[in-house]
Amino acid sequence: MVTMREVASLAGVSITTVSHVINETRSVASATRERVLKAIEETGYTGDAIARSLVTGGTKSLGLAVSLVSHPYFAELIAAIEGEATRSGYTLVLIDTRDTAESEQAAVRMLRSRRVDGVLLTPTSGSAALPELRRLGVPTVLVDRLTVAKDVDQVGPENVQATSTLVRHLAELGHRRIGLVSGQPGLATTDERVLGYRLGLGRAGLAWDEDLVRPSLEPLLGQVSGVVVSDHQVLVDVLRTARARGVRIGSELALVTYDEVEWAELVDPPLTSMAQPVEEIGRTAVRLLLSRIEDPERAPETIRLPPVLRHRRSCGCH
Amino acid sequence: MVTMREVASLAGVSITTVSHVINETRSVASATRERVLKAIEETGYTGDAIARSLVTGGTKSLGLAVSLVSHPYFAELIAAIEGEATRSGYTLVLIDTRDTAESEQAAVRMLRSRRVDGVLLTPTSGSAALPELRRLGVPTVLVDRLTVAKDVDQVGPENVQATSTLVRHLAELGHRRIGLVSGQPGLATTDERVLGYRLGLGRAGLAWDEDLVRPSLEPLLGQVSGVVVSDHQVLVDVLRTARARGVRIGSELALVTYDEVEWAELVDPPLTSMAQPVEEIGRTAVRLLLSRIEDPERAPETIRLPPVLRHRRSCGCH
DNA sequence: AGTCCCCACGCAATCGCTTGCGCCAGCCCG
DNA sequence: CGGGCTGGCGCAAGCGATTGCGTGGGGACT
Repeated sequence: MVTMREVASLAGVSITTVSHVINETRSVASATRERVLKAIEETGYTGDAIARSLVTGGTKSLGLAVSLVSHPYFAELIAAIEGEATRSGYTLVLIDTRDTAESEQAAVRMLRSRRVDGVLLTPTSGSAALPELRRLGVPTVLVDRLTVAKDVDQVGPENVQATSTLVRHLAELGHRRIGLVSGQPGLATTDERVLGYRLGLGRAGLAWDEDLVRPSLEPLLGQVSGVVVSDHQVLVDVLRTARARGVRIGSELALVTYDEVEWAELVDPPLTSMAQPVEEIGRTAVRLLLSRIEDPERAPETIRLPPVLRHRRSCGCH
Repeated sequence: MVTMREVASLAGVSITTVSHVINETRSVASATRERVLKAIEETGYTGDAIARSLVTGGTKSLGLAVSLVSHPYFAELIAAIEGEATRSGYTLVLIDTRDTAESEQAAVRMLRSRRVDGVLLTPTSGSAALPELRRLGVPTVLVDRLTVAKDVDQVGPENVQATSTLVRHLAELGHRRIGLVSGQPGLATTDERVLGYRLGLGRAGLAWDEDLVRPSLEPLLGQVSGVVVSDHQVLVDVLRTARARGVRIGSELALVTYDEVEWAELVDPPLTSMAQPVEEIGRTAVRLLLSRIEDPERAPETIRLPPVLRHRRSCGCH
């Protein structure tokens, strides 16, 4: 490792000057500056983030604590987050929460000991890590899965109106019995979508029937003429079930779903879906976190980004 | 931040002793140890990885420099890598190479200044980062995309035999004109698959025709009765084209493809595919890297893990 | 010619930890 | 009863940067 000291002696100045040249933190005679820059060039000096962090307190790194377990669109989300972070000069420290409270706890402790400047968190249900982060005053923003709390920064998809829109679309096509295949219980996202489902039913003048909200398609078959699918994971399951039971999507069973998958147009019929603004969620989350790091006193914000409907044919339209 | 000094004074010992208790690096009277542990407990001390790294030189972190651009199975790969790294007490620093030489260069410099103990790299074509890493003596292992170099650790899928197997499967079904829709040019993976394709043709007693290797399905239509698809990305494109052209996969055009996608059974017909051992590749890569970190002099290894054939119906079988 | 300023730069403390040395006290042994 | 050993701990020197304070030298102004 080439240190600052070596650069300094090569340039014939003190490390103080080298430091100031690098950080542009005080004026240096241009002749001197040139010498220093040349020395840096020659030695291939890259600086030592570790040493710098020790004295500055900051690390220019963000912790990304998410649940990696095959969350399909997380790849895209992570890419968006990485892009925005890098653009702002921050590095990402990635850690899997495994969707369990203990792992999450361990993950957060890890990040803390690594002194990340802020944390992007996809909270597990019943997360103990969040309070801890708040107590320690670590800048945090919640991504994707939101909580009802108003005192924390968070960004995720708008769920209520969007789900309502899906339901109403089916209702407008004449469906009277509309089911909801819901996602993982206990998540705020799931609850919100159920809420949106009720709202949509109400707006369409349809009655709510709790038997029509199920975690899988099976019990809904024969009971409904249309279904709203709450997320990618259940979607795969639903399509599999439909195929196994010989139910024809589109004609026999109208289907609208959350999550835009890349194969939406490759199945028959193509899927009408609510595409979440994944990329934007990622970017926004990072921006929100950086602004929080900059001003820890800023009032917390909750940002909900609206999904967009990709209208295809599984809903029965042509 | 609660420092070691605070823990020490609370326990009534020197920081030296606290350090030794934490790292178990010399014996401490059990009564004393208890007091220290209690103090740690009470203060919620987590240690400061930054400070520790500054003196030890190591960071217990690995750099993961990959191309994030919607590489579908990278989510899975990253998850596997993260899991293995965490299990071994290492943290991941994630950075996108964006598949360009400059980004890759910047990424590697970044990782270096962050003093990661090792780097997992998916090299861009024409990567300048690799030589630099070698020159600096940074432990590195190449993942997924391999090079012909023998002097570097690398782990990825076996391509030649696997592709040959795909070709021969089609040949055994009676196809005489078999095309290859190849992936991104310039990648070793692509070359190897082309090679495997030739090998397969040869073994099946078929002639090689360079016109039958194309980056898209379009020019192959009408020319072949069966195709091998080289990766996930082109697969989507191929299926789209087939659909647009009204070509029936399975009956009119036999298709076998690389990459097992989660929707393989949801399209019609279900896809016969070569499933890459993604998880195993990830785990193996981390292990290899850790062993290299431990023993920098060990002879470099190239590990190729065999994909497994998932036989479904797009190949025309039933 | 003397005073004052300001520009360029260096000294040295500091961040929180690890670790080579060394000190002290108690015990065993001759 | 003295010397040597050993177990239990503390001192203090770094690790490689940042940064408040100080110093010297060269105009500009009175």
